[in-house]
Amino acid sequence: MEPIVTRFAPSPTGHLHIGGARTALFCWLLARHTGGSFLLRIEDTDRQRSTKEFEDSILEAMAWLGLKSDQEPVHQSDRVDAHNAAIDRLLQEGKAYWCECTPDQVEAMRERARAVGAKPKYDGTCRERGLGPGEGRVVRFKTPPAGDTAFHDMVKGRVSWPNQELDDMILRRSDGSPTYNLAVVVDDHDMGVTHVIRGDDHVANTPRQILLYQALGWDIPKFGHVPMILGPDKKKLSKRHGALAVIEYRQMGYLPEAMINCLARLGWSHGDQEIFSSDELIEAFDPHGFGSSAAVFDMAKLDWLNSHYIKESTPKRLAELLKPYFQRDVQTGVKDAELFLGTGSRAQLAARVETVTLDYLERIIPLYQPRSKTLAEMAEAARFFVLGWEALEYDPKAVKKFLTEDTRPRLKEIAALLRGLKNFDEKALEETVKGYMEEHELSFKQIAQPIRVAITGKTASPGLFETMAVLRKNETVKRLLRAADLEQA
RNA sequence: GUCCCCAUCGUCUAGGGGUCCAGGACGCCGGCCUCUCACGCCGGUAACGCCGGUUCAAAUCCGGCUGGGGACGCCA
Repeated sequence: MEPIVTRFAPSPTGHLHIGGARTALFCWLLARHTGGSFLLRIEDTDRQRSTKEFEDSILEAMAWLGLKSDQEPVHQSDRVDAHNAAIDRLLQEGKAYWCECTPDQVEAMRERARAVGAKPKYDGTCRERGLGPGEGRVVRFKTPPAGDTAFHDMVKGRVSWPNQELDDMILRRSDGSPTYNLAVVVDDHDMGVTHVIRGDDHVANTPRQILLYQALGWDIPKFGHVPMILGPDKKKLSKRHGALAVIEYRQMGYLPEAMINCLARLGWSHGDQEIFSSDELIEAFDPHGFGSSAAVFDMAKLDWLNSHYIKESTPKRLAELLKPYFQRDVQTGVKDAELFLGTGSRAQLAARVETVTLDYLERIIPLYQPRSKTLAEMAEAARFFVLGWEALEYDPKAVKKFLTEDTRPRLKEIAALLRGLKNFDEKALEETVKGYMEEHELSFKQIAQPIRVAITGKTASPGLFETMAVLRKNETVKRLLRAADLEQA
């Protein structure tokens, strides 16, 4: 069997969104699974709306997801000569014709058809007139007037279309440029594409393209139309549904492997398996796993997958990915910044994060791997590790509740004890604090929260001793002492 | 309006005539663990859109209905 060739063909008129990313993933997986190749074609023939920025953005998003194409991307705009050659041949063979109807006239035809409850389409006025080239004329395809065009779809099974529904589509515009359906067929043929996987919104184009393949005498590729991805309201996913561009998910702190895993399970399944590594996907990927109904994109599931992969990842990698979030945090600001009692400020965080080493971040991360859904969330929760003791922010409610007249003196005593420790590790810390409790007949619960508020400024944090160990002795003691002297608001 | 496609828990889905009073996962609820928050573990909640057929037997096959989506460009 010939090797499979798939292709992803985005138009650079916007960022790569969820639906496009999933299509690309499926194409890539089919190629990888079968040992074939995965190609990329930039459909930039709409010069009004296509931009280099969007093209770069799409490429960047695909690189982030690890969907590399096996050859340099093809630009459709570079291929007009090939498109024109095909149109000319169709013209010569009498399979296409010149038409001088104006857009207004065609619109009137459509209106007339609509009025009698028929499909709005071009009525074939110029079809048999034998017109030649001329100013303002377009080239149209002679669609067979009767019969059906059917094909076997990899996800839908048999799909059949009445030719009557298809009007004589324009192949060449009046400005001489080739149109989409023609260009796609010529490009896919020339690129040797054997399997076309694309969104459901392209099904209606398929019979037209098949007719073109037949007219040109070319082999017809296999088609697979994957169902649309819907928003929570079950409507086509759109800007209204929040962040859609794949690169935005990266900014929000999602890991590419989580995104890939999530995308793969939208419209495709493999028994009961939910977690797939890239290699597992390649291994298991089989078009038989395609589902046929539209799917709603569920952020909650992405969160779950992401927290899973955060747990699986290494602190070293996470440290590098995390650092920018502190800096971004600095730029966008934290919503409650003013509510904190401390003198901590964005500027101070900015200054601190520059001095923080990757090594320090690497020690913080294990404490947050079990408790973070995204990197952004992780950075937010770990703020207090980065801010120095003198800039630490305190939650006023926590201070009021736990740093009381009773507890503050104890923090001082504990600070003194900890200062004497020579091994500032979890075990020693626990022994010391527990020893203090026994001596003063206190329960751990009575003293844990005051300590926590003192060293983190908050009521929720990772374990006390692991937190102190990461903070190290000097920083821990300073925080304890500062909290002990805090003025009540 | 015309044509095409789709229809199992709130969501993603398994299921391709009997093994399904429908399984898994996310979410949600409850419990356990526990220094807080999480993690983890245990348990629970919840679905075959409707109506007809075919069959000894239907979530699974057929038809209709309803509902949803998509396409009807000199955009891609």
